[in-house]
Amino acid sequence: MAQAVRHDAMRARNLSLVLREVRTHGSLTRASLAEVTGLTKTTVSKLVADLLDAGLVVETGAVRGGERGRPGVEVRVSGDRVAALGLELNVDYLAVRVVDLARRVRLRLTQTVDNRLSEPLDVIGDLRRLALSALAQAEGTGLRVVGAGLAVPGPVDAESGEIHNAPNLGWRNVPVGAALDLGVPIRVENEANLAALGELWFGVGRADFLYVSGEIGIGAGLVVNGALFRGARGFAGELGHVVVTPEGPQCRCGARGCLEQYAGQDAFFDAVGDRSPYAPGIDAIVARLEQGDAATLAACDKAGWALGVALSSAINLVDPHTIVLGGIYAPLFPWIGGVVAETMGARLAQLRAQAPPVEVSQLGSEAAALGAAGQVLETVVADPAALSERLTDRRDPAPR
Amino acid sequence: MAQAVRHDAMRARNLSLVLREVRTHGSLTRASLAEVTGLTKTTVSKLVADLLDAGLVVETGAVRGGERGRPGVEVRVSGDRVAALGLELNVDYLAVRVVDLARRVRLRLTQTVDNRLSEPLDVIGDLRRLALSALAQAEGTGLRVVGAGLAVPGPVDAESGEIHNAPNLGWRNVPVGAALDLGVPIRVENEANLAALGELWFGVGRADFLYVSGEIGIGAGLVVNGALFRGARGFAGELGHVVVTPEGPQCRCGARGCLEQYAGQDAFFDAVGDRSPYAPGIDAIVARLEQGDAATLAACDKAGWALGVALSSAINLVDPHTIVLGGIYAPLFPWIGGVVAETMGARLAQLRAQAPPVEVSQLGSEAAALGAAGQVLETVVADPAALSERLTDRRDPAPR
DNA sequence: ATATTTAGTCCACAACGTAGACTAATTCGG
DNA sequence: CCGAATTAGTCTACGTTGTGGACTAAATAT
Repeated sequence: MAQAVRHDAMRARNLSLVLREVRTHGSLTRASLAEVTGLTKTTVSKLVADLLDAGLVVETGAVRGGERGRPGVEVRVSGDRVAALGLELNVDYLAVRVVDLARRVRLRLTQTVDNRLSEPLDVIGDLRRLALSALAQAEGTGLRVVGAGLAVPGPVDAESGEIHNAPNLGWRNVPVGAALDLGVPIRVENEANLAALGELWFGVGRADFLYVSGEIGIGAGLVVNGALFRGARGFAGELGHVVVTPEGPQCRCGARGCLEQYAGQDAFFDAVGDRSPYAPGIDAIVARLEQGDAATLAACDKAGWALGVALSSAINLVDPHTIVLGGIYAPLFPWIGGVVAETMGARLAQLRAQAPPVEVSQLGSEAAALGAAGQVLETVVADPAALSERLTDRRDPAPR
Repeated sequence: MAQAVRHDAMRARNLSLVLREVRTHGSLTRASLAEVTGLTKTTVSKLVADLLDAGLVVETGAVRGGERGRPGVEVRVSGDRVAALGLELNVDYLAVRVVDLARRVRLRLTQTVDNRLSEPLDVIGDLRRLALSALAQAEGTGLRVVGAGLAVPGPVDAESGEIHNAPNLGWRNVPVGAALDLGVPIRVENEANLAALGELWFGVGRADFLYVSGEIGIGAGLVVNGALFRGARGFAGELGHVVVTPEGPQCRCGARGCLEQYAGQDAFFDAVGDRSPYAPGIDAIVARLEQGDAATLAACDKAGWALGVALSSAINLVDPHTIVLGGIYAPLFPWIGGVVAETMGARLAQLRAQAPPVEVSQLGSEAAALGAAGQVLETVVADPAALSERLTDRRDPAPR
């Protein structure tokens, strides 16, 4: 709902605007900030002073060289004060990342473990240990971790931080957010959504794309104009259950002929006659593809065709600018990308000038954890004033 | 792109906030406005004074009765000063509506005509005559028409107001917006999108729903949190080309087995053996259904099943709260709504608590024209200050 | 060395919302 | 029927924030 704008809200917005422009341009002088924001030099100077106080930006010694006139002092986002924790709890691994406000990854902890074999609370305990260790290390280097994001493989109630139903883990109604209890605010979100945001902020993503996360389930994260599209109940992006053939094979969701039955990890591994679907599995598959194994190539064709069909529906409905393939589709991309693009092209080329390009994710399994951390950093950029208060409360009271 | 907030922007936003609250509550006193907006009584009084000056709200004599204390003077949105023009150019009719800021329809002009038989410029000329006549009548009653919206059956380039490709009219690259030349700003938009907005503002629509427009083509308009979802290029909502059966009948879009081949108006009329697809056609179909004609009932089942399949994909992808069926599906609803809901239920019930409810549009063929007018009124509510300037600066046709 | 140019700061000021005193108009209670 | 209580709305002094232009600072061009 729209909110009244008072002086403090005006200031908060302009502060956010300045910080955002600094980030998108890498570094900027106050004078050029005044130009790009439309604010006056005076105002920009005051805002930058506040951001410097809060430690969110720093002056680089560097100046703009070569031209006439007094050189400007550039400021850039500081990576030494504020950071966020990105967590991922997935079927076969746990991942923790610490990312600073300048979007540099400061710490990586990953643990490979089959979480389907353990009780939810034990898995959460493992993740908690990893996260607390990362927190301690980060704060040891002077970083203030302002929040955490957690990616889980399944739909999430964003308000309560509760996992509704994660079929691949076999979890139902697990309050992960509360159980983690890290001492910092935590936001829980679907893995595909966060991987999409990871791709947006740390990978190839432009402002508009559909990220496809091929895991045991197939999820999609839609980014529109730089923001995640969640749908009315937060369940958008269930690409795995888009119809490929309405009377096709039975899916565990109760329907028939869903994409997951053609291009999901299990279906794919079944098709190539391999029943070890985890990390070693995908490498073996790639090896076979590199050797030109006919059955495996055929499985790729089939999965790629189905993915192309489902994506055609998705493109007709939500019109993404680009398709980014992640998860297992990233290593398989050389063998699957072509079929996907061809299938889409055949179905879409006439109605649109051209089908959206199909690209491959650069981040691998790190995408979701990075997106989770990035989402927290985004809240800082969106309202630096809120953080500044928190910072000043903790430390010496800065002049207001 | 985020914009800097100056004093004038702050004021503009608060003005908009007050006007919006007045509209959503019907009528409000200054004191209750202060409560709901969070602004002080002083500020609200000043803002309301400006809105009264601009003629956007009026004081009702009515007061809040019964309770103790001085009674408050209620204000409500004024329908006597500002209005908008809603236009629709469709395959078999032209429609013009004048709607005032209080969302009352002040004038309806409709002309039934097969526009596929005429040159684009002639059709536009017809619409222009209707529109100018409506403009004159509206201004004769003291209304100031601040803009027009135009609904067309096909994807539109929103910037230029150009129809890209309207296959059902046989039009390509027609600059309708410019050609209409009404002397007021005009916004051109896809018919399904505007019908969705019409349903949102004038019909049954809640804040989140997917509107299905069954015409010769099948379009969809997705409303999320009260706003239209357009996709990256503005082509979202092409429900008619969502896959039902990947190797099904050839579609004119170049693909196979699109929804349009099963549930589009032409396909449907073919299935019942009727080749007169226009207004008389649908009434005849309904008559047959009322008589229990088996072939027609079977055609409804088939179309409803296909629609349910395609909507299942749509729901998995975009997670709308509700489905609203419009266009020809509205009169057919008693015979088609059940099949659609059952098909969806069978495919979705397990993954979600329940499939979205399926409702029927109340507006009939008026939806798009009303949405077009409503969209213009929305810009007034979003920035009353801009209009106020225009009103005072009489002579300047200020853009934006 | 001096003129020119650009960066950044300073200061008086304007725009807007706030706080709370004040006035206005009603109901309640005796 | 009249005064107390209560609520609506206005008025005035004030605080916060951005503005505009003068001013100072630091570089390059001639």
